[in-house]
Amino acid sequence: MALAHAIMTALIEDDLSGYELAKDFEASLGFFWNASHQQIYQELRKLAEKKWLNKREVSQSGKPNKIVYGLTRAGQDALAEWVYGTTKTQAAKDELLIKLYNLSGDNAAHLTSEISGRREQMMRLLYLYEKIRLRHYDDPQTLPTRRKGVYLALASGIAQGEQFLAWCDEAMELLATIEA
Amino acid sequence: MALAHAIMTALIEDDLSGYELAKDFEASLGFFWNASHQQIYQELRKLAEKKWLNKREVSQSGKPNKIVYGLTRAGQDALAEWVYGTTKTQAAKDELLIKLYNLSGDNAAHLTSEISGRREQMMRLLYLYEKIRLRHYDDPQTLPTRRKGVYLALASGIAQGEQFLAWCDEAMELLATIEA
DNA sequence: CCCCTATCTGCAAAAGATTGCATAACCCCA
DNA sequence: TGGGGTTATGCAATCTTTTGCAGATAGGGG
Repeated sequence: MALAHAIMTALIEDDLSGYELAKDFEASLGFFWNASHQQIYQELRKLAEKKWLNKREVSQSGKPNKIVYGLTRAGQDALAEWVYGTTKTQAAKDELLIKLYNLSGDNAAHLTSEISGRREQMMRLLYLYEKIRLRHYDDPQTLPTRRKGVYLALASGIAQGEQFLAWCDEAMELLATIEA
Repeated sequence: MALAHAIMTALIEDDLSGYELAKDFEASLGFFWNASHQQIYQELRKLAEKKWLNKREVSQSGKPNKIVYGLTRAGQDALAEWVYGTTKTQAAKDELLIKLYNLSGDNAAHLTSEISGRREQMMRLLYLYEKIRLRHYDDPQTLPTRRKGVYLALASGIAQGEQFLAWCDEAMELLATIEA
């Protein structure tokens, strides 16, 4: 049920359309919970049926009309209740690490380049994170309560990302010693 | 297809039964790729049908008989080929961080205790990791090639875990400043 | 005018994962 | 003899996620 609650979380401050939510998931909440637009639209329909969200169509000029969703009182309650439940431990799933179990002279160069690609990707992500942090979360102590939570999520992403860069460096160094 | 390849990876050095594989997934490979025994048994059947694994029944005394699977030549080839493919970037999914987006005076204490629970869990895991590292991977430079890869996976787990502990501390500190 | 891109919404099939249940052999201990 | 634990394998239903496709509106550029 976490996707449903992630969507509702995204709707706490603003009402959004499915399209806007999908953008948001790419740029913010999605750092911590991926979802494709197909999943989002389907979940929105279910949530509206359950009366946790309300929907209204908004006419736009210059673009197709959109359907904007907002949290209902029932939705707010369900979300607040969900936060109190116990959280499943994160499911560890990383193909790259499994591939490393298969390390050999033959594939060492390939794995090095995969790691290097991931490293670059992470650099770009960290750049984005840092930009957001500097702009909106520079002084966590003074943030309003809810924003402190968002800050902590961001801080988690940043710390994990930086740790990942360091690991990539160690990995590439060790892989460089392997002969084909 | 990653589960299939994770299973085959576990079978590189030893032939194993479904039950033993499930244990392994709890204690080693599973650090980086979770799977339940139901998933494992089903996947084993599929892999045997594809001829990537062979199976043989082994009689045991004192326990029920077991079905032991081993990599075929075709399986080895498929696995080696898979390593060369491009790796999907890890899907980020962490309920806890989404919950933090919902931080409020009401739930701060609850989230603190969730984080504290996770911290403890991670401490236990790190203890296990360290034990393995000290026993089998103490001097990575001198390991045979494949084991170097396994070491890097382990090192990734350790670094991530340690980073997580530090984050938990920062989070709990900031959460402590929030009033109900 | 036509194509490209962006906005916007969705269906449907397949693959993957979780949950709950079921069964059975065998041991130990009371 | 019966209950509890470990080893051992699996089915079935459901839920979640991915993948591929589809179609409509509208602006801008050539």
